Amino acid sequence: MDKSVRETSLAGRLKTACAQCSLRELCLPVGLNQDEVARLDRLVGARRKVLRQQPLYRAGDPFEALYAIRVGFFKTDVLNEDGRNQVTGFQMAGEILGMDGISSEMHSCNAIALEDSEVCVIPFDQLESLGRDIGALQHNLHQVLSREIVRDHGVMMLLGTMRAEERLAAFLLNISQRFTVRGFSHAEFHLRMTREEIGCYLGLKLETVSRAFSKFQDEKLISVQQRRIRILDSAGLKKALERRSG
Amino acid sequence: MDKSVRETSLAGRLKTACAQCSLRELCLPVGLNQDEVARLDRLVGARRKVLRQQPLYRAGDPFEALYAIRVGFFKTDVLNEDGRNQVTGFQMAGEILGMDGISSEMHSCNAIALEDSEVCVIPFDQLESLGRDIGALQHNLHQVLSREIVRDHGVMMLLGTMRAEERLAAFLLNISQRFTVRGFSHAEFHLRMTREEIGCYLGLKLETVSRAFSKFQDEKLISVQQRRIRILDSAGLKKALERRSG
DNA sequence: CGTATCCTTGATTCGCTTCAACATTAGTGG
DNA sequence: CCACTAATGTTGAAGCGAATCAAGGATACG
Repeated sequence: MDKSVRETSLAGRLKTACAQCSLRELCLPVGLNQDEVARLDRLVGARRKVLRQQPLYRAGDPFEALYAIRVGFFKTDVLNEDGRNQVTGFQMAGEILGMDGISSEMHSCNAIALEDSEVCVIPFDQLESLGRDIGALQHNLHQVLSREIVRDHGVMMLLGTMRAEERLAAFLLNISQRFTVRGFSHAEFHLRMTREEIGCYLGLKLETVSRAFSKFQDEKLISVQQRRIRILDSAGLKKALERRSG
Repeated sequence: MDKSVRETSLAGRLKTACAQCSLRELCLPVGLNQDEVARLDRLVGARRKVLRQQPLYRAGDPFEALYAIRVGFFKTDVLNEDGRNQVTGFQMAGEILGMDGISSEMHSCNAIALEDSEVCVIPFDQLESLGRDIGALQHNLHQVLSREIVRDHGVMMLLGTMRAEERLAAFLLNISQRFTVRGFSHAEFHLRMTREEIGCYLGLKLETVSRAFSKFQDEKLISVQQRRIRILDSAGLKKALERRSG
């Protein structure tokens, strides 16, 4: 009992407890009461720092935990036998990494930090165990997993049906929207990834991505200075998303 | 107590109980003991028949249950505002449908039967509840959700990096493999979907799909008679999957 | 037997990739 | 601090693969 008190105060000292975390409402604790958050907190044993360009985990690593991003920016990608590479997503603070590993006890993709980052390590067997006690936590986990499935469907739509410029517009609006939710400017941000990584996500070559950026700039939809992006005409970008031909 | 006996015998009469189901090992009951399977069985209230071309659910429908396919064949697709359509998957017996609905209490895609089908209806709140009692069931659910995420990554790889013929080869090998697991011939099967639906899944136009079929037939990799497919050279098909250029 | 749906094949067009050259920025060591 | 180098980004020209447009053939169904 006083062990729990000690741990809570330790967490408080590090300012890393879920209860104090600004990302609480985006993350697993959403909707839990104070006591439940405290129990989740005790479970989140360690925070882990991951330096830029370093992997949080790699395909083939044994699956042990989910990771909640506290600060930073990641990409996930899959590599197949013949060297093909596909970026499956870019993840920012408050989002959960590692769900690919649950099905086979082994990670099937790589998670690479695109800037110096920090994650909360959530041992999965303990999370399942606590989920059996706390229905709301269990349901949150299910929602996080399902949300990822729905997001993936959106990426399939993008890759399967959209033109290059439509893909980039969708990408920019998505990034912008997610920054907004996190309290950052929706109009100005800097991309953490290279043109090649964007292309690899959007199913395009880096030259095509670069051309699309230039086109949008010519059309005064955005201004681009390397990775510094300013959205000048968000309605125009949304229009660029719409299918041109009938 | 005798209520459970009565229900078990009822289930036995209908030959639809999980315990008797040939798909047990592919489905949610995998790894559960007899008693646990019986409890899951009691939860699976109704079986539901879905006629060819009819929806099991539609985007926007309230989410209430997951569905385990007993017999039949489905496609799932998403439709966006400007009329674009993307088939996100084809599902066969033993696979689970409906996971897209968990995140928002509402389905985000359509599930359409491609032949007369039957599903087990698994009310989701009850499944969560039983999962809190039966750790193995809870874990199975998590694995099913994660497997879907990993599958989606494979589709992204396909859509993002592969050429038309590579996509079709991957598709055929995937279908073949899943039929094999279910005890059907890996070499001969008939497709339940049109060329257009295949194209819509693979991010190609139906003419391109048709041409790729013809090409494979010319190369003696497969024989095609409408939807009747015979794989003549599975190793050759796997080769067609490999990137041609360096 | 007639009609609608689905499929195949050919010719042409278009969008993205490929190849290439160069510009810019970031990082490193003298 | 600057020179040097590697990494990243931009832009142009040519080539190629899939889409589009079009016509005809096969199959299923009432």
